[in-house]
Amino acid sequence: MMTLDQMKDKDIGEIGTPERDKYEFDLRMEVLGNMIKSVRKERNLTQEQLGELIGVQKSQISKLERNTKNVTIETILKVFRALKANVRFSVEMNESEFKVA
Amino acid sequence: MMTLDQMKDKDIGEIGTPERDKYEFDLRMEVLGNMIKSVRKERNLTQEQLGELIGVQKSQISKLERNTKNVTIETILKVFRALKANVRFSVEMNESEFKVA
DNA sequence: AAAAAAGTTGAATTATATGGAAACTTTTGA
DNA sequence: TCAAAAGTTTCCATATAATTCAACTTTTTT
Repeated sequence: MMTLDQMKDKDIGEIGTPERDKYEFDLRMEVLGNMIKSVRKERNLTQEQLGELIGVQKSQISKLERNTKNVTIETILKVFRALKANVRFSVEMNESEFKVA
Repeated sequence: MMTLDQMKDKDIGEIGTPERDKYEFDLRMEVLGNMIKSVRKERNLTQEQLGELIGVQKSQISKLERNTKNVTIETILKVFRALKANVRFSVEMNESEFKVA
């Protein structure tokens, strides 16, 4: 028997290695992209309409959703604000947890 | 009597205006910067030491903490990973809440 | 099955985040 | 009070995120 974590360690690389870090990062970015898409759909907007709200072309929205790239906080907040959704992020170290708005 | 929100609307600008948006953004970035600083101190590290962990100069850490700039997700994750802290962000729209890892 | 709408992709451009080096300022502690 | 350590700032280079435009593909509608 093998746990999922063990499989990831073996197949992708141990935590801390560049390969594994990239994997974890890409994963989160992918989730983030999907998130934009989900909320947009929830709001019944096309990429073009969302683009208009923010002031960018539909192609830009497409790229954010399919996240070909790393993204800045500003962009994330801009998009979700247009979608009337709240982004909250928090940092937790062991016991304590610091909330960031 | 005036609520804090009313004061902000009046003094900084209504929500949605560029001025107010900038204010709200700067605020969150400031909190984020303070967050880095807090966790770093918690770990008893100097900016230089944290820099070494990541592979950047202390000046770079200073910039992140004082948030002279917008930041990419990657940078944020990189820093907090070095600090062995977990960043979690989630998106909430009205009722439902979507978790991003 | 065509036409229209929605979404994707690639190439190119612009804006800006990342980063280093060095000088400078502030804090710490001997 | 002075020296060392820590933190900040400025100037600069480089990398890359943000963005557009136009052509293309996929999905939806009629």
